[in-house]
Amino acid sequence: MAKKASEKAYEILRDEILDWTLAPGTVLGEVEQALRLGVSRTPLREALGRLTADGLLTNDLGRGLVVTALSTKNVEELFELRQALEQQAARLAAKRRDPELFLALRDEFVEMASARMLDESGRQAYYDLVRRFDEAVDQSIRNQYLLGALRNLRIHLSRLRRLAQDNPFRLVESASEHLVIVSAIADGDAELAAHATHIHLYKSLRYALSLAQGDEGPQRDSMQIVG
Amino acid sequence: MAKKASEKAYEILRDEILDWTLAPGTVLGEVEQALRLGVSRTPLREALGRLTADGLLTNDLGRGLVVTALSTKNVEELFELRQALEQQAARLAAKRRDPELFLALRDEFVEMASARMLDESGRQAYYDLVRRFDEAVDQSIRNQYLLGALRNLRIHLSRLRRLAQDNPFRLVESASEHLVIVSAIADGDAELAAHATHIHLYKSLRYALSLAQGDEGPQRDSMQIVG
DNA sequence: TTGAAGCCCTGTGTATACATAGAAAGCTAA
DNA sequence: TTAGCTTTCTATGTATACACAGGGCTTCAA
Repeated sequence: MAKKASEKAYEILRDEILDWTLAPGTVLGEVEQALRLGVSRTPLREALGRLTADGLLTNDLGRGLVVTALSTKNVEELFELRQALEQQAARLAAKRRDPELFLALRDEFVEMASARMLDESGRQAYYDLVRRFDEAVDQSIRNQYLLGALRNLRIHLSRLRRLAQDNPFRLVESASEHLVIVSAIADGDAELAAHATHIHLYKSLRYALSLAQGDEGPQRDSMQIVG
Repeated sequence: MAKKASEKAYEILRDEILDWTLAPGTVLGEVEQALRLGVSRTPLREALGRLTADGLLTNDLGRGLVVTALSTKNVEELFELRQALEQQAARLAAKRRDPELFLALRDEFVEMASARMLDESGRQAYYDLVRRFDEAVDQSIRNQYLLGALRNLRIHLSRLRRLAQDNPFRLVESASEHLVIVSAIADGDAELAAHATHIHLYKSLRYALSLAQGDEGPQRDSMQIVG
């Protein structure tokens, strides 16, 4: 048994919201969810409180706690915050980085940017590399407040993964964009790192929105994109 | 009686942390605080959870929940986040503002920048003006995520007010810095607004740190500045 | 048939009792 | 005297019972 029931409830509910098992608009009653997750109302309420603070739930007065929506407008707002946070993170990382660490990552991105990435394992390797790059940036910035804001941002961003659709061409493009960022950080060029981040986010957003626009398939409604 | 005991407990504890009644390092036990505030442990725990999410408390494993510290290093980190968020806010406000609103505010800052501001009522009027300016920016940015991040940031910033010391010369200087920002927003010049914000924050931080450094008075220890 | 009023019912908010783990203190033995 | 073990105590974590409010449904009257 895991140590804390509230932690367990939080993780289950968070994951279910992030992978769209609990779709936007779903109302979460306390007794109902406590029963379903096999915990009592007290730790469940703590979990719901944390999810509300995260912005994954909202207290729709009269209806109770509902899973927040993710319209295209929300995605654009999210990217406006992301731009502010990640550009600053890139700047600080460039100033405070361990050069060795980012030179090693650069070499890996060089390979990725030239690789075909058409098969599943190639994609997995790329996602893993991006994850390690993010961790390297997190460690390098040495700023607890910025780090906290980034973590909260990423919770929301991970809800967009459902849109990603693993387009190999976009991934190669993304790899070459990351290559500029990681090189700039390795070189300690803060402004270059910030601007490269700006470009990467601009292209990522354009791509995500083009998917949302073009998506006229059966999942369209369940995605709640196209606001 | 106020509707919710948890809300009451949250507000009391938050205010006490922000005005340093509860100094950094103070350990908050559940039964102890519940007794003191006249609520039961259940709503108190909810309040403590929110304060922890805000970053005002930290779960120092073994010691319980303690009020977080605010060293000079923390202040510098806070301003690195502030720079990212407020520059972006200034940019977005410049793009989406209602020109009338910011032109009116500009006129008020013009007066403030030339006023002497030596008496208490003058200072109060200035703080009120800055507050209304912040509200105008909040309304103009039209971004719930950035707004949420700004609100969380301001919770921490308000802990620094104890340092402010109401220096009239600094306030006049601050007014003229704000004047550039508000003019840029009124003109719809996003980059100018961002850069003017950058400068304002740079000078504010320098000033705050100079106070912390130079403060050799009796309050020095209780401030926990000079990390 | 429709509107209004009252009652019930469901859900949240709060208090409290119980479980349990970790720390501190005391006791015993070397 | 000190090290190690046990015991106790205090704190948090959890469950549950009770209070109360808001909404919906039913019922009665016009």
